[in-house]
Amino acid sequence: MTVSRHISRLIQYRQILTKLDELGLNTVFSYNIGKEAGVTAEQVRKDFSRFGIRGNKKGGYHVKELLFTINEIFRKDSLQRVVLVGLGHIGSALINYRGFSKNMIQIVAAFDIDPKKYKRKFPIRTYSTDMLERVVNDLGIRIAVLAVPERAAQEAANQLVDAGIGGILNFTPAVLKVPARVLISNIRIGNALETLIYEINTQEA
Amino acid sequence: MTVSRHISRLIQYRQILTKLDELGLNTVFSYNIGKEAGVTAEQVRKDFSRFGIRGNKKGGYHVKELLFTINEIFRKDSLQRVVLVGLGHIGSALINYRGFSKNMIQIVAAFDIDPKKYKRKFPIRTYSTDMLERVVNDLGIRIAVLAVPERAAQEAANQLVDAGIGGILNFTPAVLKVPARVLISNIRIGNALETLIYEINTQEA
DNA sequence: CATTTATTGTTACATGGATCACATTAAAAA
DNA sequence: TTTTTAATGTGATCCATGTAACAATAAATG
Repeated sequence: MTVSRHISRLIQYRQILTKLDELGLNTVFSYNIGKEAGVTAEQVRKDFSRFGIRGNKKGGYHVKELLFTINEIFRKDSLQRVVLVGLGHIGSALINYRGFSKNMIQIVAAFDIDPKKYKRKFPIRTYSTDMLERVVNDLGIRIAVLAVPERAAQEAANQLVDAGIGGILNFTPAVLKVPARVLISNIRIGNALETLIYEINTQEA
Repeated sequence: MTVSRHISRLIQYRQILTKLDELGLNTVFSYNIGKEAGVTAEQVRKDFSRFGIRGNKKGGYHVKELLFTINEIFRKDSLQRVVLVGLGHIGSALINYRGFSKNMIQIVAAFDIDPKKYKRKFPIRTYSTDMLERVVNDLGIRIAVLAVPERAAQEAANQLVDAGIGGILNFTPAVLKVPARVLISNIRIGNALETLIYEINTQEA
């Protein structure tokens, strides 16, 4: 279940290309993109090559063409709808996260077990977690963002699995046990900060 | 600047061991830890081996001893103090993030350029970003969490670098340009979700 | 038109991390 | 005491990813 780095980079290239396009650039070289993305030019070309993207000898790549192709790879035509489970601090913050809406990703419903939370005013529909399976099914949602307290994580994941979810973006420190068909992507904030602290301390020691 | 996976795993093992300790377990086998962490038993043993941690043939590892050793590796005696830059949705959420306090990490000051934000009531001291260099220096802080809007990210990073910071946990999509001595750890929420969506879509296609 | 140049595209190579296989050994059993 | 067993510890192997080298070639230059 190892995460494919080149996909993540391609998404980053798209983001960079969008900016270049807005700036009015017509063409771009692999080393321009590499510089922006913090990778080598060879890496950029190799990533493109893997997806059959071809440039022009001596002329680089057409920004608009490139964007079009990458967007096709990611099917950027259609809005991707996701649900959010957990309306604590992180969950509430994610509702307003710009990075989602900018990329055709929309949180269409959110859930919490606590009425005080899901009855608060939010810009999207919120429900009791009891409704999870029902709503996810009705809306045909395939992706969930999980931001509940650690102790509630596995139970919530189970409910999502039962509702037929395809993947979970997991903000909890829990290691979720799910069937192999369900993909998990972990964002371990605490772990990332601790790793960073360790590396700084040992580098300076 | 590649992130060391084994450090991140060791931190996870510590978290697991803490729980086992609280449950009153005295000894544990590599495959118990592996199961909890979602890795193989061999991986666990190799990670331990790399740090000189030895177990007992047929008896596994002593939980308390193991915890003590790992905590020593991470110098868990001392509180790690960090600053936060950016009091938007994500930043405000991080102030209350349990995963930090549980692990002896404390956000001791936060900054925002907008008076409406840094004058709001928070459980920690908040300042105008103008004060960043001054406060970071006075408090001797080595680590920053960056959660400003993307367009403000590089400028904030520059200020942190000037203030002598050692590492930045970057929640923005920006690719920060910093001197080699400064470590960056990126948490790309949007990218992670898009990668996940792509993988789900192609898996099902 | 011939030559040079700048850039792409790809093959070959290196590196690191994970998996596998198994030697080692302490405890348990006989 | 000897044998068996259940675990650790690690050398060998595999695999993925990144780096480097370079061949191909279109454009620019003379």
